[in-house]
Amino acid sequence: MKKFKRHLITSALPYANGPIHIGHLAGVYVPSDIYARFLRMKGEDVIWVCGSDEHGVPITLKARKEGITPQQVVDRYHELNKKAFEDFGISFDIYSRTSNKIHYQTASDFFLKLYNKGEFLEKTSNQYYDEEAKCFLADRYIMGTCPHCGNENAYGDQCEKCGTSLSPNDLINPRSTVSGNKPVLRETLHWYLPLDKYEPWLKKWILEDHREWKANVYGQCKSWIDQGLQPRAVSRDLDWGVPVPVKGADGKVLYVWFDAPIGYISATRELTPDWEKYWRDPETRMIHFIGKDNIVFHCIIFPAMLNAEGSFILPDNVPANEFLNLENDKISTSRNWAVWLHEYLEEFPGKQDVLRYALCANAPETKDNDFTWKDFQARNNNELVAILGNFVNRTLVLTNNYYSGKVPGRGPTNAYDLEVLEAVGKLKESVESNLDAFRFREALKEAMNLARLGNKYLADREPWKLVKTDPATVETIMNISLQITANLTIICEPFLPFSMKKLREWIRVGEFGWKDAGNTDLLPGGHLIGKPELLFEKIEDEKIDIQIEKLMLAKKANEAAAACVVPGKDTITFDDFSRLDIRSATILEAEKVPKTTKLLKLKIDCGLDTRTIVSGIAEFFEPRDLIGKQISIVANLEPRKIKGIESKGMILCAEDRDGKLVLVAPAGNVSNGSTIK
RNA sequence: UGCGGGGUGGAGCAGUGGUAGCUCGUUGGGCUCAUAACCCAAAGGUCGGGGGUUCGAAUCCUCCCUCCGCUACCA
Repeated sequence: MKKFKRHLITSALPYANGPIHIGHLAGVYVPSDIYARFLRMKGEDVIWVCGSDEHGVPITLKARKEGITPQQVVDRYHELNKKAFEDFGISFDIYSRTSNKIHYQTASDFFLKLYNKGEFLEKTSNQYYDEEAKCFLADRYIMGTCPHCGNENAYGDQCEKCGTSLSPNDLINPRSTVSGNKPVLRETLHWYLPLDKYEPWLKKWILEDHREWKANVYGQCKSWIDQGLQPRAVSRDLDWGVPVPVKGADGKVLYVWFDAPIGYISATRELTPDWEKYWRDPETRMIHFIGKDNIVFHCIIFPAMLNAEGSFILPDNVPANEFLNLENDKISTSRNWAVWLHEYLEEFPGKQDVLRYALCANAPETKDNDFTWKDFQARNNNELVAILGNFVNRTLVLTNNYYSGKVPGRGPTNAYDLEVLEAVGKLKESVESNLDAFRFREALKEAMNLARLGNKYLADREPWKLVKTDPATVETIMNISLQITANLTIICEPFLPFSMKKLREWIRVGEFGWKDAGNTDLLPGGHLIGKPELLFEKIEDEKIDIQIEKLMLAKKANEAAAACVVPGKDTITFDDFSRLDIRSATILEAEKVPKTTKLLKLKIDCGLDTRTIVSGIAEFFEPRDLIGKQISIVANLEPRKIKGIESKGMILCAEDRDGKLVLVAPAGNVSNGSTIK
């Protein structure tokens, strides 16, 4: 591995429209904190930057909804999250924010430099505009009827009912989700970063020069590059963000994904006048810690920006984690399905390390993992308390009992003693190489193995028996146990900083450096240690049950919200109604459309003729069960090709609250083609 | 739909061609310094499913099933 002079660590900027939860922590902030602490202990020159990402449409919408300004929204979450990180021991060198003046300056300059170099394409396009809200609408904020399946609640980028991806112009009867009004098309000018231009360079830089990146990261990059990169717009029509700093760009701001990663640079500038050393010197090793949803921005788009700008270094590695689930369900801010950091800190005071431990031990490094409160409890009670806390406690209690807290000298050692002493050094090496490779889970396990080693050593040597017969040997045993304890304060420090600080106080030592780990003479004979307290306490069932109960309440609240009947639609005239040609019909044939999950091809007799209708109901009905069934259809819907099959009309179904479909049929038998009115 | 990453004993995870491993849990035993903590041992897996390559496959190829991401909020 190349030896670097200094390190620049960045962690994904959390979006400032909600609080921090355990998913953020396990994916990004706990691993990066461990890594930063580890490097600092090694005496490396390292800075670690982060901050709130405060721009983008969702924040403006949240502000609108609550009747406050976007700035008030971001102020609220910036302060909340900054404090929560601090209290949790996340040791950023700076936690900045993208609404800072220095960020506006940095992002503007960055854009201008690319602009002046002629790196951007300028293009006009037609986009939907909400005249009432006076804003252009991002794809996701336009809803309308899906041209494929008739779902009236399809989004501008995708219909969730039939799964087809759409563009806003495909939607029938588009409406703005901001105001509910019909948006109009308006011409607008934007700047595009021509990613296709950087494709050959990216190909070499990632696919050849960074084969060591994690499989999930490398795989996703390869897939993007292989598919061919497209120019991406870097600006948006919005009044919240960094204004595009060129003439004629009124009402336009930099798109969040363009401005957010520049936030790493702004934060560094804010932190130190020496910032250029960290961003421009190839002797600096830059590492981006992110979650898997951010891979393409950090591995493709941001590097392309940096490369186009020309004066900055590129990331050496981007260790992205997968996602953490909570009690078998996706973590979701909007559904309140999360363990919020600020709440945890209040409800489990002084237990930062327990959560740090549980999240690191179960970090989603190679695949999505699940956090459960029972697992959290078990990790605390069976590992932190039983293995680490217990070893420390028995060592310190025995030392106090036998020697009134005075560290005994190490007398003669046997082969087993030497083996144990040697194992300490090996475990240190192992923790170190795992941390170097971003394998935090394995590193933590090895660190805990040091405590396991200690427990086994005590059990094998049984000083409580020997103390009556062979006090000299007991001195050696206790000396070695104390050296292991001192080593724990180093090796566990990156993972459990709060507890190791306590432990150092109890054994009355200062902070060691990482290089001291493996040294088995950290505590000289005669050194006086203090009285121990409990390093970790058992967590009883009641505390866990309260948390589980809290989640169940959130789930119930969600179900209650989902159970609300969808809002009624606008009044229509009788004329509008009578334009619909709804008829009874009978299904003659039914078969699945190959290579689809939801589509059935139906041949039906509707009285007028025998026709084919393709319908997205395959998940709810077996084709053979449908044959012979009488149903209701809209017969005069304009025909449309779906999967190459012409579909003439639409099957009427009632959709239940949970999305289940039920056929709408005449209650008694009628002849096919009977009109329904 | 496509692409990427997953699917391994009760739970959580390692393991990319050569006798299936770790942590926790379970069962039995030992110990009693220690927060009923610690130590030892055992039970428990046809490695998502089918087909193929190979002397040999969890590992390579192929088809399929399934979860997650790319795709609002969001790590």
